[in-house]
Amino acid sequence: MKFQLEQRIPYRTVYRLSLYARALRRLDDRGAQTVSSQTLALASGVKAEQVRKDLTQVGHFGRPGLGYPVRQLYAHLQTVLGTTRLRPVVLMGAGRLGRALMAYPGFNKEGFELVAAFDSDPRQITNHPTDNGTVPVYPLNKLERIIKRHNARLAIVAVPAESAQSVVNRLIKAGVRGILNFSPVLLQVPEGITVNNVNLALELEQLHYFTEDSEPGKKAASKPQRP
Amino acid sequence: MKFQLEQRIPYRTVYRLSLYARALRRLDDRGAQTVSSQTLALASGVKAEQVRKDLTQVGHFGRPGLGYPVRQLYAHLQTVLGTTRLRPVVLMGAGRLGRALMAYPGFNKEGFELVAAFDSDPRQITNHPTDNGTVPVYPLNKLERIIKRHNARLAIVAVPAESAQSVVNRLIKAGVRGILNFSPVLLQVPEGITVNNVNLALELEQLHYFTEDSEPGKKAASKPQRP
DNA sequence: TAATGTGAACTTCTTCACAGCC
DNA sequence: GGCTGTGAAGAAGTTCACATTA
Repeated sequence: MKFQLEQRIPYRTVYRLSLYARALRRLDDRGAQTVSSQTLALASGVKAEQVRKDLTQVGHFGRPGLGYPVRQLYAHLQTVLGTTRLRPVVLMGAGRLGRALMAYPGFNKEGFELVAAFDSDPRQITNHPTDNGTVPVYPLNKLERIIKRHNARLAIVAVPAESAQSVVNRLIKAGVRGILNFSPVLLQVPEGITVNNVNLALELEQLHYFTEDSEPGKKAASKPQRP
Repeated sequence: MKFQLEQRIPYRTVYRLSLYARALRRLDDRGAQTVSSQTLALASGVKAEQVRKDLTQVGHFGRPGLGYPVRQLYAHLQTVLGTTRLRPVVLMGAGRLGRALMAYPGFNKEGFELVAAFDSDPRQITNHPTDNGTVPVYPLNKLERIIKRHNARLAIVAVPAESAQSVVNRLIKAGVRGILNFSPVLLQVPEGITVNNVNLALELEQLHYFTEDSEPGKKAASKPQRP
């Protein structure tokens, strides 16, 4: 028998596991008992072999000839991904992007809760009602206290480029370990802090390149990076 | 002498070239004449070797002992990336996310112009003033006409999950080739159409996984996917 | 001396192909 | 027959190390 207890899961696999979890939830809603790697692959935009490889990383749930047990696998993925309870997130910046993010229903659906937003502009300091309750907006001086109170480890940074680095420094001091960054700047962070950048302009630029059809055969579209 | 005319540039290299272009623009603003791969690497969050490898993909501009000519390289990257003129983009969905995107100054700065937005809800049909002018919002039935008028090849999809696929079908019929998709659904598109997905909840989920510090040594943070 | 360009080594990720189980 | 798990092969991407040139 082979143990692969607590193996570190590869970076891109984690992302795909979330995709599978989403698909499994839909399947469970529809009452499916089992699912094949083939079906899961189709629903997630990857190959069946990839699904099987990924799923063996988290345990051996599949049964040849049958497939994977939908509910059981879903529950297990939730454990692995740490999605079992609501995870608190703070939002930096309550400008237009920030407010759009507060209204985004996807966070709650995937198990995240925007517990607080912060803005340096006093005009933005008001509670902000959303579909899922209300996100209170605070002035920056409350930052440390509230991060501690909620024990938030994740933050979304949606502030102007100029203030991004200083905001991030404060977040890290206050205990934040992961940052989803929308500012078009390269953040300097110490070892052990994870940053995911979302740069919309660069996404478009890349799209544009692979979309140009000037010279035939020159730039065939590649696979999208994130399925 | 070695020609590598019109070689297809790898997927992730394109993304980094945009990063370099951004850094070069700043350097040029500050009056720098030349720049080393080392400096460019530091400004972009990658290794110097990577910068050199990437830059040889687009031509041999570097001079040993000196570095790369800032302005010339910038101009060349613009040509390669097709950033020389303003590229029209249409936006599907004028809800909260859509409106936040209209207000995002980064698009214009990187050479994109949101020429029109569309929404099925009549209440959203009004012109939308932004920092860079006004984005007109139209009802869906104007879609084809306006895409043709502007010859738009790129679209941003910020509509609810239910309508995403049908909107995309229409876009493709109207001539759109590249789609930046914010809806949490797997879009089915024919060969030759490029889709980049931005799924904020999955980004957070991945962050969360690599941020958890329960079992020591278990999940060391990997490098961020997109520098 | 400073810095590029690049083959080779290495790592990471994906696909193939098939043995084995239901 | 249908489907999983996996070793091996392959592809893509990154880093090393050094010859070479300004």
